[in-house]
Amino acid sequence: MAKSHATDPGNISPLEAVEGLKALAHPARLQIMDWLRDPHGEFSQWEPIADRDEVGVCVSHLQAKSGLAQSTVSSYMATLERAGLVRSTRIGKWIHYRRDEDVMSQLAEVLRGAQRP
Amino acid sequence: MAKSHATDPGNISPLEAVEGLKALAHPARLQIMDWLRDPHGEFSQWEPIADRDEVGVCVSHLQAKSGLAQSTVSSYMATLERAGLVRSTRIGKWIHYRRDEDVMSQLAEVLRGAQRP
DNA sequence: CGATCATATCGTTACATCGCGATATGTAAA
DNA sequence: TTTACATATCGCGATGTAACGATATGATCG
Repeated sequence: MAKSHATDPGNISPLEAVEGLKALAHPARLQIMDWLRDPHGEFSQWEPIADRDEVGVCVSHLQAKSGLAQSTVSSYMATLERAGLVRSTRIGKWIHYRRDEDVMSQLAEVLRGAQRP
Repeated sequence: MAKSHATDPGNISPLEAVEGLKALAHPARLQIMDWLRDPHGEFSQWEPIADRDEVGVCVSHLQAKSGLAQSTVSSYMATLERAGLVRSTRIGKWIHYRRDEDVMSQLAEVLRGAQRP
């Protein structure tokens, strides 16, 4: 009787979990997700475009800190967003990405073991 | 960059975390890890070789339940073991695999965000 | 409008993973 | 020792991912 809507707040489906894990199973993407836990602290050397605790960090700054090509960073963030791990907000020309802590917690629960029977 | 003690008991290194996430980022392997959370309940239709709550489940039974080829299951379990997510015990001719709950918890913590300061 | 800047998408080559059958290894029974 | 069985490893073609430069899109500013 438990129908799973894509936006079900309580639980993530096994397939969604796999997509999330694939997105995280990469050194640079995992590191970016770690940086996004504390955007204010991690990106203090770059002038913020907007409140980072609210909207996250723009691609330019992620690129600067990571040293990767712009297209690479953009593609990584698209991967993370498709997996539902981050959300994006455009502010002027800059697109900012922030963690979706809710989804990350659900993923963590899947690993620890709290799936529906 | 991170100083990595391979045998650090408290925390998993970012690179080890990536290996664990890669191993889990696959539908069949994630499902197997889920089954291994409750081997007694999940494999009740097969006669246990040994106490499943202690040593886990043998490859034959994983193969039977998954429907995959023997070589495929063996390779999956090798992947999970290399990543440190399961431990193996040989009993007679049967090799049993069980979850390493400690490592799984550490992985979950990495996702939620509790890395060493 | 045209120029500029931030980001996304495309096209490419290199490399990794998938899943299997075939075969090797290793253990135990006969 | 021979046989049988459980598991591991090998080799393969198919598919997917990595990372980049080039280029397209889309917003802003003059």
